[in-house]
Amino acid sequence: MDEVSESGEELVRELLDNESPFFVSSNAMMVDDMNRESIINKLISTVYSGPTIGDIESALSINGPRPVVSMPEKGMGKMENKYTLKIKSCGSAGLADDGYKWRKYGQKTIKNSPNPRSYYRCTNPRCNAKKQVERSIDDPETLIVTYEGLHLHYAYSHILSPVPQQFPMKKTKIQINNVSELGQQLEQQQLQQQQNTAIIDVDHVMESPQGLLEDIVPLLVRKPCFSNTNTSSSSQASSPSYSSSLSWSPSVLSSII
DNA sequence: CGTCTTTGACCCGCGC
DNA sequence: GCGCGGGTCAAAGACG
Repeated sequence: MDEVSESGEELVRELLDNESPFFVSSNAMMVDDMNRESIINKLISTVYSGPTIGDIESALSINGPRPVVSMPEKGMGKMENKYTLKIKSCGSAGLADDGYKWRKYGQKTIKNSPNPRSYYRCTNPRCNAKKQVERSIDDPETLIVTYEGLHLHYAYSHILSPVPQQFPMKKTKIQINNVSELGQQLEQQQLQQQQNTAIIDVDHVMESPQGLLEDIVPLLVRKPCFSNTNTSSSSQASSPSYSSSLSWSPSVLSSII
């Protein structure tokens, strides 16, 4: 408990840090103090308690592929949550990345498996999010992704800024670095979905849920296998254009939330 | 030329 | 104590 509240304060500091060079845009603080405080409080409890399995499953079940979510061991050092996703990918097609950068820092061959496991870390030095990606042994179409840590990128851009414009990072080149990694980009997106489900609650509290939800939902529901013959996708897909293909009914949304 | 991936080395925990 | 497996580091290479 203490641990949590402590890291909670840490998170608050991160969130309130006007000088954050990476993620806080100038208008990020437009909510008044009261609101901000309650939002952040909500954020903290939501994020730290994590989405429930039900949340995740219901969110993902809307999707075509049927990811299986298994719950996590909690509390490994700084890691607050750890989730494992199994994602049925559709061939090699997939989305480009979501605009958040991950740096690959290792790859290992796994015993009894022809498939290596890749290790990624969030590029923001203040963010301790990590993920592992590996292809299932028996079903090569299934990706097993383990995501751990709190992804501050996401918290920043979706909680504090009412405008979903950003991916403000340092450079503009936040696109996929490697198209051959589509599968991974794909599941990475799925991972984010979990964060989404955790965070959506908070978005709900915001008065301008529109942009936020529009930003989030496409990630949530879009099928990873939506046609992607031209994989040049990088930049266009990195930020799912909000104007396109949002056939989301509020009922769908509420079922997610 | 800067950035990101690759890849073998290294480290550390765990079971025998 | 030792070997094995998994996780991380870091030098070197690839790529824009």
